[in-house]
Amino acid sequence: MKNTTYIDSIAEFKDKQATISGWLYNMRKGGKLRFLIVRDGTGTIQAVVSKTDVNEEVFALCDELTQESSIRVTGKVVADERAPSGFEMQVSHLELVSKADEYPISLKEHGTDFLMDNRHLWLRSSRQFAILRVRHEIIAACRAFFDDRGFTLVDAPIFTPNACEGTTTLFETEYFGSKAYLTQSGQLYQEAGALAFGKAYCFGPTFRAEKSKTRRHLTEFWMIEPEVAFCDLDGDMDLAEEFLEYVVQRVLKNKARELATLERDVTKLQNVKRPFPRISYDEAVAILKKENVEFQDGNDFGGTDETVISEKFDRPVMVHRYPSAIKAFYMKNDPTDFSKALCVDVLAPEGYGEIIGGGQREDDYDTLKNKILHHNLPLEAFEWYLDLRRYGSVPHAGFGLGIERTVTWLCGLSHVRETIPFPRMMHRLRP
RNA sequence: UCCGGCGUAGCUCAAUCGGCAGAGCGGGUGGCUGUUAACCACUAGGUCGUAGGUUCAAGUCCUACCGCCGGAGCCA
Repeated sequence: MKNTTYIDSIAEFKDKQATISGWLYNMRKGGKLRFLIVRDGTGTIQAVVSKTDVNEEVFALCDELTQESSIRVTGKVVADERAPSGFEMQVSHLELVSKADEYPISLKEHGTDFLMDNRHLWLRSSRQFAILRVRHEIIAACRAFFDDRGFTLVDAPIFTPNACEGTTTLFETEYFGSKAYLTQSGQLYQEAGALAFGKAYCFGPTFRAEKSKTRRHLTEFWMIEPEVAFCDLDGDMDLAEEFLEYVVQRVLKNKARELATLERDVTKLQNVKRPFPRISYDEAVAILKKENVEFQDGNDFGGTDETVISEKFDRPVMVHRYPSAIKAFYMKNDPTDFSKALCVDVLAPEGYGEIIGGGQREDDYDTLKNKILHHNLPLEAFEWYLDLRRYGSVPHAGFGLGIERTVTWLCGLSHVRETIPFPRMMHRLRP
């Protein structure tokens, strides 16, 4: 609309008139003063209405306003040290656009379940606002990183005819009379992308029907998955650490205000610079043994195992060469130790766990075909995938980064559910 | 699926050994010229998750069920 100023650029209007279009976040009353806290989607500002400065209708209108009513306020922008943003508005005119019904979310404490029932409104609160702005920055940084390095976006399908890895539980849906599944990874399709475009990535939602009820799980989450032709495990790890350093440092630079709102200790994030420590699975197991953690050699790491390992380092740690028995069929075996896979997991610091999983893919036709058969997967469903080894196979590698876990880590949150606008969990389909 | 925890006002919670169902916030009314989750006074607001049972008496004890939470497993 015409003549609207956004709060994040209010400094340009110091000692001048401006009009802000937004919503009433909160109001405090004095006898002849009204303090309107107005938010407009770019920030919040205090608008002061003094009975001596405005006509009676405007002052009376203040007392009509309810929390989250939409309004337009006009007045002089003045610097004030008491204001969090450094500026406040001395109101000369106030217009009510739409009066809000009694708003369910007060500024006091609420329970998570109640807030999630009102997620469509909760998004307006300052914490959620800050988290989703960090999410936006992370996604923008991910795309910019790959775009700037010659990667081509080759998005993978969401409907798939079969389970990618044949392990996790998938959501099943009806597809014109036959079964289809919602994808759990764009990984296999991305390999086709890499062999066509050299460097490719996809970014989209993925789905897991596991009945997980933990702070780290969603049934629908977003993943960015690069894949590179003529790349081995070492090159994959080089890419992953350069990528993470870029994303974290960019968020620190561009979203400092949001991180401050979240009271994030950014000193922990400033350490996220190359090189990251690289340890083998066997070395990671040795750490657990030294810390007297009960652990069965050959198993995958649990949540607490990952925390113990990551706490040994001040930045993300890359754990490579897990036993191939506990990894997906498409992982290439280590030629120097056939029991290990050429894979890597990146564990975030501070106990935030696995945020990246990836590795070098099996590029030999016969070996891959045997692995598919050994995993009891339907060969005919993977004929196209085997074609990638039949027609000009090359060493290639890639990884997947979970967006929500990354947001959780960078924001310092205790649960992934606040890192996506409308989370989908086992007991959460609405709103 | 297994293990553990929780269901009381619109919201967040309290209620001692089984003995009159309460507070703060939010709503309403009024007051206050610098408030920062403002404050002060007054006020309305209840199927104590559901169904049984024990008891003179149940929010409280017992049984079943429902709902939710997060830990394991699985993973990003």
